[in-house]
Order: sequence, then structure tokens, then C-alpha cells
Amino acid sequence: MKDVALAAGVSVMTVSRAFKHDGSVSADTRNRIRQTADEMGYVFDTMAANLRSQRSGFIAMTIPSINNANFADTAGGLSERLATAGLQLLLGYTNYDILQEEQLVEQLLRRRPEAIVVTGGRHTNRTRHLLSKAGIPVIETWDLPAVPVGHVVGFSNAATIQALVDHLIAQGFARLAFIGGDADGDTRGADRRLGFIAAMHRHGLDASRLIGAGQPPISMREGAQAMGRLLDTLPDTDAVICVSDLSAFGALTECLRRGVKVPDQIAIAGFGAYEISAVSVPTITTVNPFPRDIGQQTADLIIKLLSQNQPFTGPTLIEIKPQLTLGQSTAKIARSGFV
Amino acid sequence: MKDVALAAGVSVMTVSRAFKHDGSVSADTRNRIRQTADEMGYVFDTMAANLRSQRSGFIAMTIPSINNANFADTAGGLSERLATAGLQLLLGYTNYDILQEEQLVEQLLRRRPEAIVVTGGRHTNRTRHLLSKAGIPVIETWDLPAVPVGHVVGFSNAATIQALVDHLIAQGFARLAFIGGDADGDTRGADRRLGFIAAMHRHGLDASRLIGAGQPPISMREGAQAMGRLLDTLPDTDAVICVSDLSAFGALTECLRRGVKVPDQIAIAGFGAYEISAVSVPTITTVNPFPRDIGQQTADLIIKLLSQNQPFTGPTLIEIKPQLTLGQSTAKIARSGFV
DNA sequence: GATAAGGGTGGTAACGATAACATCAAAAGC
DNA sequence: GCTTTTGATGTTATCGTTACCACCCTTATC
Repeated sequence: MKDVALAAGVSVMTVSRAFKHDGSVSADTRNRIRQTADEMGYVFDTMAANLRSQRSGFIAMTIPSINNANFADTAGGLSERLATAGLQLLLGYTNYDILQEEQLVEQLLRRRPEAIVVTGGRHTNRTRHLLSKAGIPVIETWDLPAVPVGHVVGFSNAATIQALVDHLIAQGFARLAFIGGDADGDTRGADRRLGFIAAMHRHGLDASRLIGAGQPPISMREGAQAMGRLLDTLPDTDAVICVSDLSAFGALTECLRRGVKVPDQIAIAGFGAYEISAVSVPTITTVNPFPRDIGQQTADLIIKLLSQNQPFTGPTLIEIKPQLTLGQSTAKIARSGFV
Repeated sequence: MKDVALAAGVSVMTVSRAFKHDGSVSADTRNRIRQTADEMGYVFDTMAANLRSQRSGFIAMTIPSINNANFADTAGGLSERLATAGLQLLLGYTNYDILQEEQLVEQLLRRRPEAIVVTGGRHTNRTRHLLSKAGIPVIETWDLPAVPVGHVVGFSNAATIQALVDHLIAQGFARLAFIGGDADGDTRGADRRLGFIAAMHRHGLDASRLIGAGQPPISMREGAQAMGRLLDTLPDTDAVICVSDLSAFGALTECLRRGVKVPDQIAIAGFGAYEISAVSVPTITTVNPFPRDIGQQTADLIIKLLSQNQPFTGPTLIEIKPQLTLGQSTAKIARSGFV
């Protein structure tokens, strides 16, 4: 910058201003400086600027895995909207492990983000401590924690599944099973399974048809294997809820391979409103938690929190209302010409 | 850090050392300092450290979209392996637009990454200029550019599709169509389409059965729609290659809805070895470009380049060999009991 | 014509860490 | 016992930018 200043015949301060949206530099001077800088191959150093101004321009976010279309959507919606405010998303992956999350949060905080977004509401004590002491807005997403660390943009995984159970029972299904939600790391999956059990009990029905699917992320293949076990061990099951659409689709393919008719012999529902739920034959009943909205609303909240002067005005709770999306896979009378 | 030093009764320099893997601090002092720091809620400031040491710890990467399992795999493999070397991935999205890529590259370079990874080999002139002048390793991936900017870890999209065409023709198919690769932004899709045309010409066959699918990313739904147009306009087509597995699966579902038998009436092949190609009924013939390997090998290359002292020892070319994975969707005699 | 207001510009110190060198005590070597 | 080596720690300047204040000159205001 010093060299650019010299070459353009101005002070470093003026060069610095020329690279900002600072109006107090004449258009003439600004253009001359910009051109000189371009010719010299000068690239502005954001890190030094950040250090001096004590503003990093980073928003940190932890997600369980990059390889999950739902979380990717949330990250995408967040990243996109943050960009409009000149903020950059700094992403880290926890692999569905709250110990890895702890390490990650510590590492991310060292970059001095202006806010931090975490996926889920279950953390180690140390993570909670680090987050609450960081002195920046903390937003938990994809959950409604009982005792939030800071702000929340999310929904209740348990309540959502309960609504789905209610729907299936209203449709006349009675011997319901649940696939997934058995692994330690998958807190959202476990919440969904608990919601299933609670709803079944509320209806006075047997809630013991639980099929494990292993560690998250649960794939299509694991969904198919779990469905195989379900059909082998509890063949009178008339409907199954899967922890996600991917496992639901896998379960559906297992039925196709075995000649089990969906939904006539068994109904299948998923979670997440992945594209495949709307395209597969038959289409799959699912729940849309609006992942992109979660990201965008989180971004809006962050921008609002950073723009106001008072550091803390009480925690915000933004509840997303997931939407039940009916597919052919749970219709009591088969509509598709395919099955 | 000054406060920690004061509280622990040492100099700032000793505190600085206590936070490094620097052995030249006695275990006693180190522990005392760490504990003091923890109690005070002190968090190390990476940005300041980076400024002074002129090492950011960042590796920048541009990908077209976060919402694509293949690119996500590459980013995941890269990120994971970089972490072992203490490097952090700084990710940006181009939305399949080389103008957005230009902006993004400029923005990323301001963070002083130690290397930059770009997806694809087509860039604006200014992007090429910025990259080559940045003075850091540049790696292009997912392509084999004719004139690379720096290093390359990739494969030829065109050659890969040609191998697939050769296979289908050897199987006895002759009236082949191609879905996708028509949009400006999708350079890799366009390369695949060109590979299709070249291969068909080489075999002396009609290469005009080209169905557009619009702007990337091409979804399952768009694949289904394109298949609808293909079946409507060119019903005698006996095999179709789709630009990706997602569109191939969409195409397959359209056939299911219409009662068109796959592969008896029409064979379908995709690209990318997405999980769905192995799970769907019938399974889909595809090509595996080993996206995770691309990421890991890129990470290895970066770590090697950064560890050696000489700044430039000539560009490296690491060619990934995509693997043809046969599925039921192109078998000449249907094996599945399903169709 | 004197004063005020404001746009444009420059000088200096500082953000929080580390590179480089200096220092000092204890251990090792002769 | 004296020099040399080694390990642990301290001192100073600096990375590249911006906050803060000072300054000048032009233009408006009375």
C-alpha cells in the first residue's frame, strides 16, 4: 500500500480510503489510485485491515457434514445472504460428533468471527462455555434447545414427527415402525425417534417397532438394509417412518426389489423434503423443514444483531414451521398406475 | 496476551510460545500459562499471528455449488486432509458462472490464502491473470485444461464420455441420445456433450439426438422433463446418456411413469457415481470420477508444494482415471425381475 | 469582509501476535 | 576450575492496515 501511495503521489491513508466505500475521497483520486494499484498487481490485505479495525468479516458455522443436501441448503442460504452484507461464511464440519464440535468451535473462535452459527442444540459443557464467553452472537439452528446458549432459528424435530404420526394414524395405519435415530451422534435423528415413541404412546399404540440404521449420515443403502430387517422381523408392519428421505428412498427400493407394494402393503414416509421424495415413483410423503429459510433467516438475524449498537437485547427465538408434504407412498388407496 | 503474561508472571513471548508446538518452553511454565489463559477466557487471535508471520493457514477453493454431492465430496476430502496439516479450507461458490468466479477469486486472494484450488479449467482472462500473479500454488480440478494456469488434479470429461459411448455401442446400442450440457455455465457438462458427439462421429453414427436440460445444476426433475421430450420427439432412441446421475435417475422415473421399460426399450446411463445410481431399481450405469480422491490428492499436492522450499518446480499434472460402473439400466438383456 | 462549515487529504499510533536476536543460568566437556 | 554448550526466557521492531486527530482550502452565511 505504501508503494501504491508513492506511485500515485498520495498518502497511504488516501489509498486506504480509495479501497473503501468511504465517500471522502474525490472520484479522480480514487480512480487514479485504483488504476495504479491494478497495474502494480497490488491486492488488498483483508487480514491486516481486520486486525486494525477489529472486524473480521467472518461468520463461523458448524455443520455435521458437507455431504447432506439439507445442511448444504442452510449453509447456502446463509452464505448467499451474508454476502450481501459483505460477510463471509467460514464453515467447519463436526462429523456428527460433539467432541469434534468442541475442537472446531475453539478453532473457529480463534479467527475472531463476528457471530457463530451451530447446528443443533446439544453440545459439550466446554462448547457451551466457549460460546457463551465469546462475546459474539451465537445462533443454534435445526433444533429448539430446552436451554439455548443464545439465539435460536429452528424447529422441534420431535413435534414434527408427532404430527406425521398423527397423520398416518388418521389415514388408518396402526402398526407403525421407525427406521433410524438409534446412534449416539445423531441427536436430531434421536429426537425424531423420541417424537415417534411419544406420539405412538399418546395414541395407545405399540411403539416398539424401532429399527436401527447405524451412525449418521444414514444413506440410501442403510435405509434399504434396515427395511430388509423390518420386513424380515415384523412383516405385519403397515407403515414406516424413516429418519430422512434418503433412507426412505432406500427402503422403497428394497420393497421394489422384494415385490412388496408401496403403499398397499406398507406405507413409507421420510423427512427433509429432498428432491428425490418428489421425483421417485411413487412419490414419498415427507416433511419440509425449509432448510434454505433457516439459513436466510439466520443471516437476517445476524445482520440485524450486528447493525444495532446494544450488544445484547435478549435472545431471539425464530421458530420454523415444517410442512407436511403428502406423497403417493402413504396414500391409503394407491393412485399411481405404477405399483 | 499481555494480560495473560502479566497474570502468569512471564513475558508475552513465553505466552506466545506456550500456544505453539514450540518445545522450547518448560512443561511447567506452559501448563501454568495455559491454565491461566483458560481461567481468563483468553482466546488466541489467529489473525494477528497470521499478519506477523505472513502465513494465513487458509487454502482457498472455489466450487460451482455447495449443493452437489460430487463437489461436496471433493471439498470434504480436501478439507479433511488439509486439517491434518493445520490448514483450513476457505470455500466460495461461483454458481457455475465464470464472472462470479472472477469476483470470488479476487475476494479470496485478499485473505492471503497459501494456495488456491479452482473447479474447472475455464476462466475469464482477469481470473487467469489474478491467479498467475498471486504468487501461490494454483490447482485446477475436475478438468484437464488445454492450457493450465498452474497445477492440475483432474480428468477429461470428454474422454470419459467417449469411453461410455464406446461401451454402449459395443453392447449393441446404436441410436444414442445425450441429455444436458447445453447451458453456457456448465463447462463440464458441455465437455461431456462434446465428447458424446465426437465419439458418435468416430463410430459413424448420428450425433444429433441432443436434448437440452437448461442451466446447471441439472436436477432430477429436469432430467425427467428432458426424458419426456426425448420420448416424445425421438421415440426410436435406444440408449441415452445423461450429464449426471441425478438427471439419469429423473429420466428413469419418467420412463417408469410412462411404462417405458428400462433397459429393454431404452437404456440409461449417467455420470458421477452418486449413491442413487447403485440403489435405484434398476441400478444405473455410471462413471465414477472419484471426487473424494480428487480432493485428497489435491490436499497432498498442496502440502508437498508448501513444504518444499523452492517456490516453483514446474506444474504438476495428476490425472484421475474415472471408472465405468455398469448397472442394470444398460444391460442388453434385462436381469432385474423388476422391469 | 469575517466567520463558519465541510470536503479532501495527511501524520501518527496502534491492532495482537511473532521473527530475530539477546541474555542468563545450569549442565556438560576438557 | 574454566570454557562451551544448551535450554529457557526476555526485548525490540514489525507485519499491513485503519482510528483518530489535525490540517488546508474552498464555499456558504451573515
